[in-house]
Amino acid sequence: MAEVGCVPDRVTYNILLWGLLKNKHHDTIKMLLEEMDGKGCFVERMYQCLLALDSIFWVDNSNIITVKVEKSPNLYNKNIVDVTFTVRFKCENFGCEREDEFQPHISGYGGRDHKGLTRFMGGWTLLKEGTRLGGRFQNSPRYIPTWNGEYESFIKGNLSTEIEKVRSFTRSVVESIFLVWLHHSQLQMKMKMNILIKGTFIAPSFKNPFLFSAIQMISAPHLSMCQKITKLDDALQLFDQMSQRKPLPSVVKFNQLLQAVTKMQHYSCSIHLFKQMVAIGAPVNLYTFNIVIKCCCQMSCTRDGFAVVAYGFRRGFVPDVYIFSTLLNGLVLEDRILEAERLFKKLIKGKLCEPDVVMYSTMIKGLCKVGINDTAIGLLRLMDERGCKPDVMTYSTIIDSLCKDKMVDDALKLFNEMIFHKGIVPDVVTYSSLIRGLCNLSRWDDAVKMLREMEDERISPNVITYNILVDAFCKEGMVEDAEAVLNIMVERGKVPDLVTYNSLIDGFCLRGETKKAKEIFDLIRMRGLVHNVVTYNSLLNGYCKKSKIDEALHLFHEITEQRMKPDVITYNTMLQGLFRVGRYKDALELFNEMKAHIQIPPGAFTYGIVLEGLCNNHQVDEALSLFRLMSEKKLSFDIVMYNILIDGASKCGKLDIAKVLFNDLCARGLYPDVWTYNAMICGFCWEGLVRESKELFQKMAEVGCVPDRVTYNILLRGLLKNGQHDTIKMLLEEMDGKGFSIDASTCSMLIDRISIKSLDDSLLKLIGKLVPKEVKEAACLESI
DNA sequence: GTAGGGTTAG
Repeated sequence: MAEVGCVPDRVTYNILLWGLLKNKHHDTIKMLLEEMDGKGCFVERMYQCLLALDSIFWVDNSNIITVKVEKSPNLYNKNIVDVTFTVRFKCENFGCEREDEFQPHISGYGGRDHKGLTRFMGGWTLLKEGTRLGGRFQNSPRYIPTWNGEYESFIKGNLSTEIEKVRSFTRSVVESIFLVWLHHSQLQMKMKMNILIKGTFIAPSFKNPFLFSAIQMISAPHLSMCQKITKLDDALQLFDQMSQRKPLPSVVKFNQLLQAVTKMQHYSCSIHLFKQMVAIGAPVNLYTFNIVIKCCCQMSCTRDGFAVVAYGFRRGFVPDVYIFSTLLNGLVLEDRILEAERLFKKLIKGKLCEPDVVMYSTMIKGLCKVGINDTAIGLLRLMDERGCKPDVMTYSTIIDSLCKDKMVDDALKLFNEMIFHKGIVPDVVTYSSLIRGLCNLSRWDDAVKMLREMEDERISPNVITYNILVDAFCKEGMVEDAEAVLNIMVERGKVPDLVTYNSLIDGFCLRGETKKAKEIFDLIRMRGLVHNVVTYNSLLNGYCKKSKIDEALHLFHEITEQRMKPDVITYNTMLQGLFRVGRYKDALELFNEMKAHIQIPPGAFTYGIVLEGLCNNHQVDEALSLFRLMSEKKLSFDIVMYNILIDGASKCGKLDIAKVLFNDLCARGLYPDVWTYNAMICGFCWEGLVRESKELFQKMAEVGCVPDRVTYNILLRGLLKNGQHDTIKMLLEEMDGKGFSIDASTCSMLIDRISIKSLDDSLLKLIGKLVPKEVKEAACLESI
């Protein structure tokens, strides 16, 4: 064929492969596969299956055999049914293995037809008692063989004969699946079925090394792009191979590769590959440009995205609605909503593209992001009027935003409108957002109702839904309930991820149970997951809050040992921890280290921590000099920074400093808030200057700064401390009128004064009204 | 055959 100039193609190779497989010409197959590899020919899926099948016979007794028949991506395509089978055997540590390790499990999933109805659902579950057949495959030509009755001898028998049994059993199971598949593909002509058998064979003493490498080859990316590229290295290797091929592969192949890299979030790598493509003259199209523009946007470089558009334009690629949506999304990601709006309007006015549901949804997301839900809803109405039907994503975006703004009832209204007026079916994301919204408002019953409704609608919660529930429980300190959710999710086949465990760590830390939190921390590693900075920060926070500074420092060093970078939150947490235990010098040292290591200089929040830490450690002068340094550096600071200093100064008995700072506010264009007044009043009381504190209390009301619960408590304690009892009754009555409660220390001071008769016991009734239940319990004051 | 939008943690 080749000699006469007729070049063999993919089909030729596959036919030949089939023949060689059938006749077990294994050595020739290897050569053929290599040749196919060189020419970029794909091994057809069916032959991949056969190769996998064949290799089953070569598995050693000490191996794990996994035959996974996976769901192919067109599960919801018309008239196509994909089947998933899983066969897993563990033959490791033969003889001492538990019986359930030998339980094969085979299951099947069906697809849906064009009406969205399930056409086929069925499968087998091989249980240890025997075989159960289900679904429509009951009339299959051959039953799956059963383990039934053989189990005892299996364990007790001679090792080599038992291995043979495992082998023949495995073989017959896989053969059966195969026959069923063939049978059905012949019987139901209209219903196509795809079956993919993936083999993972870990074989230290593989009896047929050739087939092992053959299997590796068929799962290599360059031979089967249909299989997912999961590693960046594979993608890069594939790119090299592709770019050396003559002629160069099609633009589709390059786009698929570029998209795979992008999906792995290696955005800069994708951009680099695109540049390479341009350099070697590889084919590109609008799809390519869109992928690259998306990468720019995801890296918060939408500017570059626009530049790529301009470059494409020069090469004759006119941007379409996809490109514009990507750019719009980029602006939204960078919080440049005004510019996004401008672009959006310009596109419509200039008729540069007809906005579709994605573009409208993207703009809606932007509006939601800046909290203008009303405008977002307005746009939702507008798109509908203009004949562009919103979909579940459009509605979910707004529903989620309303939930985040605690407007869950409005969200529910929109939710009902979506279902009953628009006939749009909510999905797992819609439900997850609503459940989160309800949980955040502690509307547990409604959240449970929503979860039930979701299950009634046969929408199964995903990992994110479960994580929302886990997190909600943890935030309430109800870690046991969170763990119960975790167990349910595992039972339902969902694998808990890092987010799940991080929430649990937070939950335990909130309750001060750092030991338990550490157990979860270690569990993460045992589950094969890798800690991230969030994990470390959560546990660090727990240690710091409990003043376990040595553990915290140890963990802090571990971050860099694990080749991770502590972030702003890590440093903030550590600083608070060090200040808390009085190690302010170490804290300042760490603060300097932070400035050297963090890319973005520390912001107001960090400075606030340092200032407060110094004040709490009676280092007011140090705090003040840092404060001056801050103003020299033109760091913008607000009233919060002043509040920290005024409070710190007055508590350290440096009222004059506090006064100077307080009087300085006006010149800085800042207005004192409740916190400022509270700090000053506290300072005056501390120094016994009751008249001044009363005056300030009057003044704040005059300037429109409403005294809060804290103000009243501070003033009350100040008056009690200084033996001024005349206005106490009045203040208590005012508090009662405003619905403010008194805190534990104020309460005990009041009771104390009553018991020594310096206060009238007629006040007891009023006090009883003002004491919250927890304080009563804590102070053993149930009697009042 | 290949491209764009919505849900979770410190």
